[in-house]
Amino acid sequence: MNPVARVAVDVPLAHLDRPFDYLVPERLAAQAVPGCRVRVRFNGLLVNGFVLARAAASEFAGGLQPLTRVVSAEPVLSAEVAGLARAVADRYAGTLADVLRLAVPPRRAAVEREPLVPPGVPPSDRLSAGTWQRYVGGPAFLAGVTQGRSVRAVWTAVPGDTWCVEIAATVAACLAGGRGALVVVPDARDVARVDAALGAALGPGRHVALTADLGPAKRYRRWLAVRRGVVSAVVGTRASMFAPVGNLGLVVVWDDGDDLHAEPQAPYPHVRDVLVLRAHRIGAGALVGGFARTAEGEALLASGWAKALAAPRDVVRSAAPRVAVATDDAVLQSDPAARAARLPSPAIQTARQALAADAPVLVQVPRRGYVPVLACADCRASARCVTCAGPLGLAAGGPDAVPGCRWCGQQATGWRCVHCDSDRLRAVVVGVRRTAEEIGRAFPDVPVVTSGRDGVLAAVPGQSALVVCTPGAEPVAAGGYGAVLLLDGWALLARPDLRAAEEALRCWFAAAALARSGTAGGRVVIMATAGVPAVEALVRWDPGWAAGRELRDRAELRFPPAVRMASLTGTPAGVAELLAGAELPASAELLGPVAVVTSPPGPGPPPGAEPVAERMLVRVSRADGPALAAALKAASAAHAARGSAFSAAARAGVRLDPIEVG
DNA sequence: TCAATCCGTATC
DNA sequence: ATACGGATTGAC
Repeated sequence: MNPVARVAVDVPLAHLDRPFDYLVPERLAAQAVPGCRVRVRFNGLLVNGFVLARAAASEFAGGLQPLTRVVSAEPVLSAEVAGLARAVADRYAGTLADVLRLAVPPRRAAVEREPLVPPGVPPSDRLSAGTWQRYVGGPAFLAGVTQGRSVRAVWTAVPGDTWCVEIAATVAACLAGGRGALVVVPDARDVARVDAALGAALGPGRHVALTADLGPAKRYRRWLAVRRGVVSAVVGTRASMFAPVGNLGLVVVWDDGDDLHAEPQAPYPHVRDVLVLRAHRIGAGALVGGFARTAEGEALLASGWAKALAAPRDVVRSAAPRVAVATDDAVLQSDPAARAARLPSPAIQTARQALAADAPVLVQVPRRGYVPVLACADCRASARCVTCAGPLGLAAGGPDAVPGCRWCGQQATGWRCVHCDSDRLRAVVVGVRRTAEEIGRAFPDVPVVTSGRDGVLAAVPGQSALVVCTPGAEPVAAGGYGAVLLLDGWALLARPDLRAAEEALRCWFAAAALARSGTAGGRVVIMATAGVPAVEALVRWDPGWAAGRELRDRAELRFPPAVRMASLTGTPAGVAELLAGAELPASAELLGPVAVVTSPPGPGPPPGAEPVAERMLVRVSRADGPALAAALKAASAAHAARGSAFSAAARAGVRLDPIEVG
């Protein structure tokens, strides 16, 4: 038996991010298997660790400490996940220990002791290409997955599509080929949907669903079932990107533009990037899907790594709803209902028609706080434009800007409240509740339901109703929505974020895809400026065109994914120290520093707000990405090694390809 | 002469 | 991080 155990110790220090060798005492020889959890003495302290490997001898010149304890002989860390975790740590300039904390859930001893549940019934294999037939190259992709080839695709789902069914069919194809599959979706509601589709496609007991809200025991039970090979298919939210599926043959990420796919814990890995890396490392198939297409997805196509999986234009056209843009609002004044609902009259008319046909209407409202509208400071009535009754807002430009109409653009100088004659304005946030009330008043006899942050609906019946919701919380409607109204589109587009247009379009496509086809009467009305590329892409239902544009724009601006970027955030001293210690690649370009606010946007800045932190951006060509990460990792290591020498005033953190920049 | 303290260094 | 050792400083 090999007497040496190579151990990854759980210490938070970048310069200790490497394996350490320990002697395996005779009594632990059988238990200290690769992948198991151990306790070891590390510089005198007891710390947790994982056995990465057993070896005949150590390279280490000094004497080895013995393993203190084998926590459990369960080999929780597979070789594949260990290798992936190392690669992810390297990619994000982070430590293996940080990634392992995300990848391996805390142990539940009682769960490990439970008897092994026998695997589910082997496939009855009702394999069919099903709706994949509609995609160019769809059946071929499916065949490739079954045959165990490393087929990779960026998939643009046909509007109205039950995407879960395609995902389930692909997973079934993978399992039929004798390999495992992993599906990662943004939220628990999507997990439930895919879970149901997998149940239908695979039969009982062949897959598990992993979500954060399961509770530790349940979660660990299912996770262990995956690790032990009891099941070979997993659907879950972002933490399951590291799920230890054995003989992995397929990874799937749905709606990769959703921010929920970005892990908020160090080293801040992104589901799409991790799954792409994972598939690449082991030659597994990969499917990156959504109704929209991200610039990152487009980059996977542009590099040739993945192939596009989309339906022919005529299929898309006949499946898509008819999209109209509501901007000009001359008609508004003549329509009291429109006025009451704060909606342009084309939107009201479209909703009326759908409701008259006993179809549900979806109303998408940007999240609370996204829409800076103004109200009377005294009586709180919302402030309206005197000519068109559109909502007044402040243009980006601070509180001193003159309020203007969001619809007709007219400046509201000398505004007075029509109710109480006050001349004082205040900013208010309009959320789903308030919007639902206002719209309800415009349609007195129609039931109104809401779906948002508190209380998300999964589905609504196919009857006349108004469904008001925030992006991402749209219920599916039986038979599809007769109309979808996309409110305040300008607000989504105007956000000072580089990804605003892509994100807005993603939200619109996701909602509009729930409408009936145009031939079946499905209509979409978006309140935004016609001719803006994102709006144009929705009208023409062309996600690929938008993504191509987006990627070209990013290339021009030199932003990810066209380049690789790192943000260094911390105290000015910390950032300077980190930069000074980093041997950056020649292509590196420095941007900044800029002051950053660390507190989240809330009810105003705290009294005496001080300049807390600053941020520098470093960008390099994509080819220099690994070198950039390595340089920053080395600098962090040196920084950490000095540690106490430099004061705590010199702190700084590194993030690669951060989601929010701009 | 001894001890309290401060750096600097190593962590299998 | 945290623990240890060797040098440094201060007080008896």
